[in-house]
Amino acid sequence: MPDLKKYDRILDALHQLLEDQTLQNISVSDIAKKAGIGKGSIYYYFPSKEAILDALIERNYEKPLKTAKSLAGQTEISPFTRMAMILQACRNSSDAFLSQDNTVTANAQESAFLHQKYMNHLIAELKPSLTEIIRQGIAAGEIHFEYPAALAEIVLIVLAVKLNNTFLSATAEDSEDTIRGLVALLERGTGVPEGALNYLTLPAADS
Amino acid sequence: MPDLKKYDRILDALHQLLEDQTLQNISVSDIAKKAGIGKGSIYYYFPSKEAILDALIERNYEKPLKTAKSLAGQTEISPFTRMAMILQACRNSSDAFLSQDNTVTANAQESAFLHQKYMNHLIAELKPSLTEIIRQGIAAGEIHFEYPAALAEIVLIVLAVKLNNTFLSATAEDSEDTIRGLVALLERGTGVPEGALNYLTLPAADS
DNA sequence: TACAAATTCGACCGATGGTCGAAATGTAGG
DNA sequence: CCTACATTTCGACCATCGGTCGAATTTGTA
Repeated sequence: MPDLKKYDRILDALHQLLEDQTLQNISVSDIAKKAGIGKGSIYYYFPSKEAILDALIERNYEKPLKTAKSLAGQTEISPFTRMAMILQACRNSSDAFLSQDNTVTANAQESAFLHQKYMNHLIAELKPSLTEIIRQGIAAGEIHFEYPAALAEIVLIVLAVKLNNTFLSATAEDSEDTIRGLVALLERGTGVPEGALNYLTLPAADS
Repeated sequence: MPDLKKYDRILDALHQLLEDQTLQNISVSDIAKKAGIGKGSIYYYFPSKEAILDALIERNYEKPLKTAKSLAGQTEISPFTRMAMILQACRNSSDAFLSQDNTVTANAQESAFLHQKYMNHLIAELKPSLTEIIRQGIAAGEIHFEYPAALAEIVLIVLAVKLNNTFLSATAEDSEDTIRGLVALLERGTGVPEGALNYLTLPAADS
């Protein structure tokens, strides 16, 4: 990794440190040391410590977000498949980013803040695409529901919250139960054929 | 207010300070000064600054939480009415606690953290009661759905997220649209008579 | 080579969360 | 009332942090 621009080295350093520490326990000097640069240089690229986190989040979402947006236009694929792809992308990226060990220590409290930002960004960016896809499903007569935007938001909110075990602490079974409930509610509430949303209940995805 | 125990004076001080400042901008010394005690004494009652916030949140939720829990046992009241009461209590208490001016300054970032904690606590504590109520509704044949716990959680998550304008930034109309969508989804997905959940769409409640 | 712009750096600053031990206060019993 | 002990109070103090700054170095360029 010799030629990476400093900017990205800083992001990498934070990402790495975040894997076993709370943001509050990571000092700017730590980041600088890990990135192999002076502390002052950090502030040449970022206005504040928080800005580094923001940039990291944005960088991590760049790819799934682009996928999602391009998906909205691919009308030849079935709406369900496209929804599945968006949600899996979201799930994968959040898994990769938030893979902290999270023993039941006190740090869970603070890392919640990180998750929250993550989630906020994700929902805001993904909602338009998902809404559009749902709208197309409605137009095609495959989904029966008159609030496409609301439906997109509900799905995203519940998924985003439940996909983070740190947001609400819950067992895996409990989380799955909620997702199953959401699927059942969706199927019955929107006239979608039973089983069409099953991909949501799958625990994980291959790459 | 001469006889308040120090513990509560500290909580009061933080609550007061929180009305026009970010948590990060409030120093422990500030809290001590506002409470009229020495800084060292703070750490006699609380192990850390964050612990003060936790205690404050818990104290603020004490009342609505008790209401909710006692409601679960009142089987003579209709499940819908009880659900309405729980959700209104939740809505009111969050309004009261989070009534910051929230000009679009940078503090929004940090106050999000507070909201998140609030929400986390609320959902975790309210879910059992709401689940029980829904379960009773199912037993009574008024609700048709086989995942009572999941349903409770979905409703609480969406409401908690959407009731905070700071969590996801959204216009009031947008929020209402989502709630309306949730209601429609609920009604269709659970066989509840149309209109039975209308109280959810009401913008505010009297006291 | 000369010179300016961009970049790097760590000493430095003010302020913070938290510690500590000495003082103050309470509370017994003799 | 005094002594002995535990509880409570306090602010000076400490380590550390996020962020600034200007001097030093590198890079671009003509």
